[in-house]
Amino acid sequence: MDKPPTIADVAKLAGVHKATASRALNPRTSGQVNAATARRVLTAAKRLRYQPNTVARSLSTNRSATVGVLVPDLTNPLFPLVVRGIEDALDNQGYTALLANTDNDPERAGAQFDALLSRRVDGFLIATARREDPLLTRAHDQGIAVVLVNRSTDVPLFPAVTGDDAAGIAAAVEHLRDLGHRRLAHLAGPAGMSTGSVRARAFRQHAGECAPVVECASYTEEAGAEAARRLLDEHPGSTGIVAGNDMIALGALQVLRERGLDCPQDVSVIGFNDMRFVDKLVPPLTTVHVPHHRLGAEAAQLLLEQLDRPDRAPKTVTLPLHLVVRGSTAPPR
Amino acid sequence: MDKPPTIADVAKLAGVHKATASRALNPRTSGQVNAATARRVLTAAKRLRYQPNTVARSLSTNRSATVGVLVPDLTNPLFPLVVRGIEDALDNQGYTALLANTDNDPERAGAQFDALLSRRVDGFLIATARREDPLLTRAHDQGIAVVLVNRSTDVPLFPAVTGDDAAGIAAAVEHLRDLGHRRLAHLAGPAGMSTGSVRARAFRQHAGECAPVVECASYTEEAGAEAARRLLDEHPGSTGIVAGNDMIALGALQVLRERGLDCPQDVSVIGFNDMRFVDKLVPPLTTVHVPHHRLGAEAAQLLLEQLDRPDRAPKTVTLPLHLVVRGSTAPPR
DNA sequence: CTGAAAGCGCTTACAG
DNA sequence: CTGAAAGCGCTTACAG
Repeated sequence: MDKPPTIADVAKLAGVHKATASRALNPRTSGQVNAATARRVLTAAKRLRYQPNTVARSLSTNRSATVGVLVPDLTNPLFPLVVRGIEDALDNQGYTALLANTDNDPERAGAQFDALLSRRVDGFLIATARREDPLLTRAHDQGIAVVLVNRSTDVPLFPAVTGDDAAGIAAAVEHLRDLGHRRLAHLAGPAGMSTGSVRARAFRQHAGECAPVVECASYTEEAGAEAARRLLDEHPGSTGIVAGNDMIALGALQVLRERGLDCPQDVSVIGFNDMRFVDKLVPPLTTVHVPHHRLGAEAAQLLLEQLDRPDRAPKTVTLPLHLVVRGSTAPPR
Repeated sequence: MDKPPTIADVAKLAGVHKATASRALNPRTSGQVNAATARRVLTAAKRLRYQPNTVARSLSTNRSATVGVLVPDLTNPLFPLVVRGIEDALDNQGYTALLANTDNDPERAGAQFDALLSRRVDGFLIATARREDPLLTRAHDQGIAVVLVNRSTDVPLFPAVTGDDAAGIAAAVEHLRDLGHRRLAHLAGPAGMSTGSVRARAFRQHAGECAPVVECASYTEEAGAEAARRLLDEHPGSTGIVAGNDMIALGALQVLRERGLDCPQDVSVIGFNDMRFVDKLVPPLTTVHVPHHRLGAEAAQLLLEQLDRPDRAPKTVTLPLHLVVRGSTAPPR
């Protein structure tokens, strides 16, 4: 219950000045001190079970070894994987993630951002980017280190790690084509996010400008269902649906059931993300697999490099995606 | 890009000493300063967009407004909800969660615990408790504030917020009984965790000492499947299975399919937790709903109270659970 | 009600 | 190679 030992305690026990103890304890500076002295310090530290006070160190170095992570909602099955990837990459380097949920609310995002800033995070990993995002503009103006995850912005302010959305959609369209589908449609994600617009553009490019695209209000099952209803009302002949993501696909599946349409016999459906449990649905969902853990890990890595030597060129990393064919796609009847 | 303003900047602009500025800025001490002066300070702070440096404050107050959260694995669908509950409750009070995954590895748990301690968290929320847990004993000896979430320990060292596991199992058994089942079995979670042992004990109590109980090595689909195979080999007549949790139930469902047994026609299965998407399985899983978000929120609340006035009586909060009847249970044929 | 001072536990130029 | 000192940005008894 008594206070943890400080570096002064270690120094006293080792019979040196605390500056020396500090140098001996820090791997980066331990070369500056006599090997024998260093050893004495290390032993003393071990004896006392000394744990450096990270808070004091941060104040002194102006580095907190902490990064802020902004996600829309941890409860959305994608993000735990991203966050885990981030944490795993950060852990290695002694960094810690400070998580904040924005719930897709720009105001809340701003408040969380400021709170994190007040905790003196060294940088941010942001998974909530919109194509035009005032928060990001502000961060850029203030010279704050940021790496974008999963979504990017129209003008590339920051480095970003995303999946190759266009290639993913291309693979989806090609798969349906190969099965013999000719009447394809896209249930697009919100156009305000890069994932929504990039995927929609890729769909148009590969399926042709005439293929119907209906935009969903959000990446949710409900919005997906609503859009699917509109689609089926206006284009009842559609036999192959490429959904903007898995949640939207779930909504589509639900609407097909509502209308007595069988998937995949009457209509094939492809999702995007390959989130957990979509392989256990009936039918198991054909979808584009996104390596979310790796997305997070690479982004964290990039941010760490960025912090080491700031580099103004916002390089972008695009991770390859692949289609996972399961039961929700089949030849049209 | 220039440094953020400090309290000294605010004080100078307001024409007061920084001690006064500090008092004016802190709601708890602002009563000590003249209202007019206080207003001047607030305006100055606003003009400069002053954000207090939390790190400096922490060093000075010896409080970091930060709590460590230990979960087995964020990627397990239960925990995002728990964590979200924690964060929502913490946010209100200006606290931040520092998350760490232990992957059920005691060594890793210890390392994460120390790392968090080195960041001077004010306390811990721990969802990784084992019934006898050396880490918790150590934390208790060191007088560290801890609240347990979801799982508790055999000897009550700390306050804990858990679901009413026994009542949940009772409801499950009763439901099967009401449907007419007489040959019940339990696929128990690991006995080393309170959830595993409490649920198993409750099952025995309600289903009778002769009802078979097979323990799973872990709360995973694979372990559940393995246990289900053993159960069906030794007790082929079982018609009602109560699983230790939903993942185990998934494993059981898989084994039933393997053996050409229909659920619920041949065998009824009940899960535990009501994790996301189990309502979309075929058949939709009947399961005991656990309010994970609330579990996290209540635990955070309890920890915050604990930090305010340490109270050595480890009070325990038990949240009511209810059975959600879906498609995986039916009368025996 | 306000100021001056000390202190929280580190790190890091600066001397020697 | 090591020590003495200053400083990071706050807070909080202590005087007045």
